[in-house]
Amino acid sequence: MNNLGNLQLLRVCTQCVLREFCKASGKQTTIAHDGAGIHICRKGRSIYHQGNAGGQVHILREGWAFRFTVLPNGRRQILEFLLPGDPILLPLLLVPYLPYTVHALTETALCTFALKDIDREAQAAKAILRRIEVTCAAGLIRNEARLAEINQRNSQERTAWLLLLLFGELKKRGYVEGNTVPFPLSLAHVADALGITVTHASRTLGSLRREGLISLTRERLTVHDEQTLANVALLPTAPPAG
Amino acid sequence: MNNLGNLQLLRVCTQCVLREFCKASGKQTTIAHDGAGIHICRKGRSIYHQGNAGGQVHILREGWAFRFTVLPNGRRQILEFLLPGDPILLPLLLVPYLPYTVHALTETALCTFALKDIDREAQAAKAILRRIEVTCAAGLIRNEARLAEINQRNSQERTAWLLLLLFGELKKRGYVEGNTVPFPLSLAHVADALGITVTHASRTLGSLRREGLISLTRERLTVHDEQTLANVALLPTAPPAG
DNA sequence: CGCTCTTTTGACCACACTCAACAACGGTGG
DNA sequence: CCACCGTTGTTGAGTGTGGTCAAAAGAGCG
Repeated sequence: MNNLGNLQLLRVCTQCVLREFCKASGKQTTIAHDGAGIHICRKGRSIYHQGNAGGQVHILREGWAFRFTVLPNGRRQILEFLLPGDPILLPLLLVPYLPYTVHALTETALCTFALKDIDREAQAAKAILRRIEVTCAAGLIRNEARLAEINQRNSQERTAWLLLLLFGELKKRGYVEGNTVPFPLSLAHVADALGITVTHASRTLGSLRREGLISLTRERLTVHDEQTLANVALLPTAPPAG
Repeated sequence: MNNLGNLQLLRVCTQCVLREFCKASGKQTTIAHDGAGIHICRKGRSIYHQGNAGGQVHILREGWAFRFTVLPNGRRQILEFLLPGDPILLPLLLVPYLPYTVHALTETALCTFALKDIDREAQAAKAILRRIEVTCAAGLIRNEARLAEINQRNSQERTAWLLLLLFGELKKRGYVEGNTVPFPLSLAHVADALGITVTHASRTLGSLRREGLISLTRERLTVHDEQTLANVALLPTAPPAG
């Protein structure tokens, strides 16, 4: 599992959407959550199953997770990868069950909050609940835009786009060392997130490697040329002169 | 424009998420909204532009609209078609601006509500605001699932899927006569919603026609064999015996 | 009665899928 | 310590779905 420095842990907690409901919230300036509402979830285990009446929401503290649906034709569509600091199942505060399943991609640490606790305390803290709903809506809107973008790109563009997306998110969260970030995804994860086959994902990544844009070894992604990769991904970063 | 019977108009209004904020809400049992907050929007006109700080939300009363983004490569991705009764821009109650544009697809009638009116009155009606937020979240979650499904289907499956989706929604809303519903989409709309080209959309629809599953003339869609069409669309309706 | 926009159809091509074999890696047990 | 096995990743050959380009017919409109 990835080991966070104290600094990152602290930042995750002080910026957490659910911070007011944290059992250790009195000690927010120190990292004092140990044991209080924290659960460890092993790699590959299910955090939530599609359609269940879930009783709790989480904040992903350490490790990676992802949410996905399985379509009638048996193919898995990964909707989103979840990184440290991300809320998990937040929409359960608004609707009774969700149409996707969440799995741990690596071993994860989860800060867990019972829905009923939040509901009870939220009576006295409408403003906080509102802020949580805003976060929830913003996340859904953002992700809708992401899924839409995939549809209009070929596999090379999709792959570059995914790598840059994750690279950027990890950078924001302080996980970048040089140009390298942790990268626990298998080819199957990449393929199912992009809607291509494992075989083709391998080819596409191979091509990006051969062009010198990235290095991708087990567990580690290095982006050598972020600008060119952004061009390949058809991202509007630094608009190319027409 | 499509002409609703009194019954449908009434139903739309009594079930409206924003009904309490309607200026004519005192007369809810009759259709008495004429002029009060209702705007007509001509075919092709913009209802909201991506990124703007919109000051109002709407309920689509009559006609069709759609929301979309234009990607850096110039292609348009239609995110959702909006039918009579659908809220438009509801997430503006939670976030300041949205990453998509909304256009009228036919001439439309919109019930328009100023955000500031809702904000003011909502102070005294938290429960109502909550209900609206729930509707908003449910819509986003549903649409995320829809977009994800598209990714994993071929063009034939996608097309059948879109036709059935719209057919079902229109049926729910009482627009079906026999097996026929109004259908104002051009090939370009279908193509941009499904992420295929206009040329190929034409071929795919032609193939569905030739197989006798649908008739599609300008403005009118008839579904002759809903069950077979559902099979083509890979929908889990009436699970085929293994 | 032209003009434009939409739809259809054809020919050609390439991107991505299928099927298959094989290499690399890690874990397990003899 | 090595042989064995399952998982994951890589590569190749052949195929087909869907894109591109182009032309022409049809529909709407001034």
